[in-house]
Amino acid sequence: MTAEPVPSRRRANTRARLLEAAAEVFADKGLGAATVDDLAGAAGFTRGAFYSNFSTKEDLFFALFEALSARMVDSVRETVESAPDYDLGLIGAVLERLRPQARAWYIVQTEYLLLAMRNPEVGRQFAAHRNKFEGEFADVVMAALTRLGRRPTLPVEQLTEALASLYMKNLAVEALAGDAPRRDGEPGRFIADTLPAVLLGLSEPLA
Amino acid sequence: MTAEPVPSRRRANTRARLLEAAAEVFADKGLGAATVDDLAGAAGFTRGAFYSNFSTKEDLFFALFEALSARMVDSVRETVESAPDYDLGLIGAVLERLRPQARAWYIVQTEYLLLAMRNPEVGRQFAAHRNKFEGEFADVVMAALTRLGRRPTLPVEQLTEALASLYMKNLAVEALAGDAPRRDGEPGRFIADTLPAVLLGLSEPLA
DNA sequence: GGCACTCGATACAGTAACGTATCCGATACA
DNA sequence: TGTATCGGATACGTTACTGTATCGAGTGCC
Repeated sequence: MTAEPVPSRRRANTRARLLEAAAEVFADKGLGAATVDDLAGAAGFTRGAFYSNFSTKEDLFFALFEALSARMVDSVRETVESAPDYDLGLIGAVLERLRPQARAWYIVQTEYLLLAMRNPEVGRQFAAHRNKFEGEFADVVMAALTRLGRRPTLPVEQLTEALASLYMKNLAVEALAGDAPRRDGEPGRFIADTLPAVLLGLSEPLA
Repeated sequence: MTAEPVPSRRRANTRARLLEAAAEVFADKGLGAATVDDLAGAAGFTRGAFYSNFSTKEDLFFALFEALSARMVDSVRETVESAPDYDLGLIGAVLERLRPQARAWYIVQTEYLLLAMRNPEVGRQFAAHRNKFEGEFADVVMAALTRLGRRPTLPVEQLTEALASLYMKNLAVEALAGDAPRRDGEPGRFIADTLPAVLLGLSEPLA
């Protein structure tokens, strides 16, 4: 391992601002269309600052993905841990908590997936990431189900995958309906109905 | 309506070759990274031919999406109509039939979705497309379910959405596992197990 | 089989983004 | 407070892609 060059406070701050701005830029323009100038400019810098911190825009993109993933997992964990009790309402609480970050996360995650489908190297990274992510998530699902007095009728990993893919789909549907009028905070019909239905339909009472 | 300028045989052929080549190019490079030169070159033409037939690469992209969608729907319909009888095995037959076109279709569809999330105008087109597509598909699901002697325990549209999103997810998983060794023609564990389970879990016997 | 015209090839200029090399101000440290 | 180093800004040359304008061969038609 090469010794890390000790990042200064100033440098860390610049990186953070670049990362934060990148979420918006990538969400709006996409990895392909976003230019280094867009990314630096959105953070209030010039390209000089960018190249001083990242070697390519893909470099920044991957760093952003890491940061967003970490924030998503933390949000879920926090919500679940601070829940007063476990019932189907927990699903709504989690969705509500994820909502503000959902659009950017969905887009970045999806573009990463496309990249992974095109490049075996990226594909391996992506798969590793997702296994870890879904493993943690499967534990949460299993715990919640147990507290509900139920058990899955198929391997919990598959149930989790099903829930996750439904949630992903819902993110897309919600983002698409962005212009359609809807009451603030309402989690959306599809997910509110379907997620619990699937959760119950693919599980059975314990006893 | 302006009168269509009567496309010559030569012209139609050029368009078709451009469309066919575009599927591969867009799947490999993506809409953003693909250049007009890539697209024309892959079809054996120069940019002159491209600009004579399409005004922008987005133009070609949308045309490709239409073509691929039509082929997907046709494939499903043909498979279902020529099925000896309706049982859970039909799912496998449909998947098998879609398989060769699946990767390109998934990528193009996903990039279209991203475009739709970023541009309200495109978003409306996309939504219209999907409503039509999923409407047709819901009919097929309902018919199949009826012949199986079952009925959905939630609105058939939601069940269809669930199945579709699982299938989409599976497409991604399969494409990612492209390098992993697997027997030819095997439809993949996830989808083979999960799809029927969901179909049964979200429906009940008729009587 | 000759003629007109369509359509794809070629050539050109303009533009935008890239990556680097250099400069200068800010910051840390003594 | 002085000085050395770090980090972001600026300027530059290069490359690659775009879109149009023009040319010439292949095609359909009589």
